[in-house]
Amino acid sequence: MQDLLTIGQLSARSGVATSALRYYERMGLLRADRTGGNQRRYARGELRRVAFIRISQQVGISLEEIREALESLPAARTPTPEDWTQLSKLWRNRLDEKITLLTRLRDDLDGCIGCGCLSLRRCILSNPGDQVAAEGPGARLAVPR
Amino acid sequence: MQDLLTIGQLSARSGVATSALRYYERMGLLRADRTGGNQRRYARGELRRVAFIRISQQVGISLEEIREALESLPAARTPTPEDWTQLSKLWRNRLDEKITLLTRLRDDLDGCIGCGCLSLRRCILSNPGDQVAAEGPGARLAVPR
DNA sequence: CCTTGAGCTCAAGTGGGCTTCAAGTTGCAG
DNA sequence: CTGCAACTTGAAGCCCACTTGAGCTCAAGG
Repeated sequence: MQDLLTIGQLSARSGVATSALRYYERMGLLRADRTGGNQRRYARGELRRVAFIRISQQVGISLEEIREALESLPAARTPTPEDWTQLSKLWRNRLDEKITLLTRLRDDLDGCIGCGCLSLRRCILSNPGDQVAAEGPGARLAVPR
Repeated sequence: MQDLLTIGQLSARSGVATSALRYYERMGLLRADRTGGNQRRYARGELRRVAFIRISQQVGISLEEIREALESLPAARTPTPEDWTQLSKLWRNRLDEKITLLTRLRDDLDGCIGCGCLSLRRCILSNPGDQVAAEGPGARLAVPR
């Protein structure tokens, strides 16, 4: 049982195309050792990184943001507990935000069955009050961006 | 209080650029009436659609998928309760999937503080058993795509 | 009436995230 | 030691989701 994977093996195990894996490496998300003949050899731990990357992507996080998060992870040397606390805190906030957004969207859709309209106003839209009265009455999007 | 919004007003309220709103219309995600002079006038309800679109996008759902979901919504006529049940069911599954993914990722990150490595294997990776033994031992990504 | 800002269309450009292609090299099985 | 699949790089191409620009029209105030 070798503990280094070829790019083909990593691809097979992760379900991610070799071209994408090379791309991730160029973008600084993945690391690989090289053989004498210049072929990539991945440590097993890289599989976890790939998992992290794909899952994060699936919930709408950009490669750049993922890269930033992964930057504070071990790259041969062991990270300090402080590094970890830092990363986890940061990432947790982003994830919590998304989870909240999704849960509200889902619950709102559920609450909408039978009402005949997409009643998102209750939780997704909010009228922050009189400071927007100049633009006239009505709800405004309470979603960033 | 007029009940039709110009594209500029819809943009201001939703935080979405007018160019994006026109794009959404071309893609079939949004509808607008026209004035005699060919300018767009949006019903207030379109704000809800925009909210739905942006939130869905933020959690990694493509415009095409969003369009499909919105297709079963009222476009002047009232949808049947069956339409709603259908849409909500479909969408709920997608959202549940994403929520589960996010929650596991978040909790796993939390569980990782102090251990010195990104221990995602416990929940994100799984070894589905012997049917993959031919490719050698080890975990495989249990994430679609 | 005239100006000015908001809106219109169509076409081209942009950036992210890859995939594909061409042309050459490596590494393992026989 | 040979043959062939798997690997290498670099450049170009592709799809999505917009944005930008040119050149025009519309609508409301002075």
